[in-house]
Amino acid sequence: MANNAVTMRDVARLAGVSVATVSFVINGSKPVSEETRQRVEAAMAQAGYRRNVIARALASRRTRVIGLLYPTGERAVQGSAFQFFTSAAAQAQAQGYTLVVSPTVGSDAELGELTGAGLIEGLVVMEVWAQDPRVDFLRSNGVPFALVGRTDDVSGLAYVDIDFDATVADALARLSALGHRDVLLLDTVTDPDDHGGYAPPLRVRAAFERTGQELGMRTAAFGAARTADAGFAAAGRLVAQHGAVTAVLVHDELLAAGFVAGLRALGAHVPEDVSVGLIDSTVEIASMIDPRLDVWAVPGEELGRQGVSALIDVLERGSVAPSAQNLVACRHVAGASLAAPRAGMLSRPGESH
Amino acid sequence: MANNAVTMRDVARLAGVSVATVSFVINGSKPVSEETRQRVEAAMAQAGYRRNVIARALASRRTRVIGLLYPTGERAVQGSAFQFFTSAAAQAQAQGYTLVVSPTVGSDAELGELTGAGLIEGLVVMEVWAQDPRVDFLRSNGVPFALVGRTDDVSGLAYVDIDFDATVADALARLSALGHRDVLLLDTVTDPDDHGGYAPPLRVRAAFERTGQELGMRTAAFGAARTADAGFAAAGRLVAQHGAVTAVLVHDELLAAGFVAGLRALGAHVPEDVSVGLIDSTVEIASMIDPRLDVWAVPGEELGRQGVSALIDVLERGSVAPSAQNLVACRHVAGASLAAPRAGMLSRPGESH
DNA sequence: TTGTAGGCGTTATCAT
DNA sequence: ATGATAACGCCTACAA
Repeated sequence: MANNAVTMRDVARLAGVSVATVSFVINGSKPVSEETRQRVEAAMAQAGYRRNVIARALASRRTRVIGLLYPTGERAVQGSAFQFFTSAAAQAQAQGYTLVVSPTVGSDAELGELTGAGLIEGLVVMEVWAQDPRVDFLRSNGVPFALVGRTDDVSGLAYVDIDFDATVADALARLSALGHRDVLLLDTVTDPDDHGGYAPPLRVRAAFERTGQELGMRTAAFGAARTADAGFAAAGRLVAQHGAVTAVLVHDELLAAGFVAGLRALGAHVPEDVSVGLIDSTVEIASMIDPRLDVWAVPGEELGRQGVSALIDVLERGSVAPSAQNLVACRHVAGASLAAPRAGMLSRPGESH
Repeated sequence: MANNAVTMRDVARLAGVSVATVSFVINGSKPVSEETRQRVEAAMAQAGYRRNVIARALASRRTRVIGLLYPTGERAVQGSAFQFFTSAAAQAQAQGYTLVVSPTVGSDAELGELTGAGLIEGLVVMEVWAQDPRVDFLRSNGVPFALVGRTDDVSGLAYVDIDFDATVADALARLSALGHRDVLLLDTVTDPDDHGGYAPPLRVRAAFERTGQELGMRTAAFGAARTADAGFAAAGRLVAQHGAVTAVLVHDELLAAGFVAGLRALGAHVPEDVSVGLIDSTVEIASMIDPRLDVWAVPGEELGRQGVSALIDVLERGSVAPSAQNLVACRHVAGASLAAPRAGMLSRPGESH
């Protein structure tokens, strides 16, 4: 099976037909009489024929290969990356495509290299920035693509993204229902005015502030580095500067872990003294934190699947379908980190318990 | 740049030479006079020529595409998966190859499908079992491959794997140096007699027992499900059944997180009452646990890089190089979870502190 | 050193 | 309904 290539010619000869006919039955591209079809299929089976995708690609000018473009090192833990890759590859396979992965910094030169080689028909782009140069490049070079995530200007683009608005709204609604009025967002936004950066933190923060207001909550947000240590330190700042806060939403797994540890070190209990929720992560990660955090889990499989199929839509219809813009909310998975507030406990950490 | 294919013919015409000459300068396959080379290169640059990898593959019978084969859902968190994929893809790219990913259950039919299509020249196989049917299939079908991990019988195989012996030896040596004599391994081995299963837990356990003996330690091991809850429960069992144990090595991140939480719930402190080490995981994951665990970190990048280059070696030399069998030890990264033992504390959890 | 020409295995057009 | 037969874009003996 390594290099003993059985070709269409062999099959044709064996079935006593022409290669064209064999091609017709394989692709269903032309009607073939039932009888010859059977002969051809028998011959294929007998000879162990496998169609050569390279030759097919060359002749048909369709490689049926798509690329998954992701920048390296954007996120630290990436608990959902594995399932994302898996579902994307599986979806591609299910639709007759092959998925190649390319980690890249995304320079124009690199992208040109990748798309110019003729292997890849289109790209699924991950880790999208609010203003993303890769999108500009692909667009102006006529390379088909779909985003997992989205830029600020999404007109005419195919994408799937997390529905941050719905996710944050659900989180805040739950907190509100529990009686929380003072909530804080701990995220990784370093410069709130950099509107061109990595989009998710920006969208979450915006949604947090807007929805918080709508629900009549007092909101505050602060950004920190994406490390457990920073989360630990944030707990101290919380107690010092936001003593009235009774619930905290964290938009990063390392921050969340460190934050909970920091609270513990301060003698504050979760969820009795402070409720803590983890946004945009995974159930497994949430289960690693003590107490197990309530989490709004990334719909990783869904994103992978939909990103790929959106791209294939573009490829096969030649244009972006109106339905090619989808948002999927994170799904809440209960943990043990949310409870009704006991106002003021934080300001007297020594006395609680 | 999308479909305006500039071909070698165009370049040849522009440079006033034949297509063969153009091919020669591109591939260096034949000597070309300095002068014509310059003309050709100028023409290529001017025309914006990019060689078509599909046509090249068809004509040369070398696609320069390799596959990364991994079964779905084997491991829960896979903190190292991302960097692994990244380094594998980067290495492939650096050597002029493209990496396609295929999640698969690994049935013979699926593998035949994958390797028979003519796209993929060889495979890097991950998540290898001690006795792995995929290896048998690939071997008997003459498909070039390299393992990340290894089977029991590795004769004639190209592989990179974690050096579990060295890793465990280092861990136990450190514990021994701290004064620990009673150590326990908490892992995911469910059936110690199933020697054909997922290899790493089996190898670690074997190394643990052997090296422990050599160091004159009393060792015990028990397996649990790969969840934080199981880890939590394990802490209870530890106290009940292994009161003399002063140090625990955990070979799973979820188990480790739950285990530490379980200890805390029992009033046992890490590392004062019990030292805890995490084997075969990542620094980021270790940093999520409170206290931050000492970890023996998977050399994920190294494995990805070496796995790919081992495969490419096989592809380009036509045989497995003698140097194609490599073991890489996990590297210890200090945390705050290892200390000298205070024997017996565990048996009086209520009294400690 | 350079050119000619026959594939590589399919697809797809144009006849029949 | 089937069959010849050019492409597809590049590689590579074989010639010159």
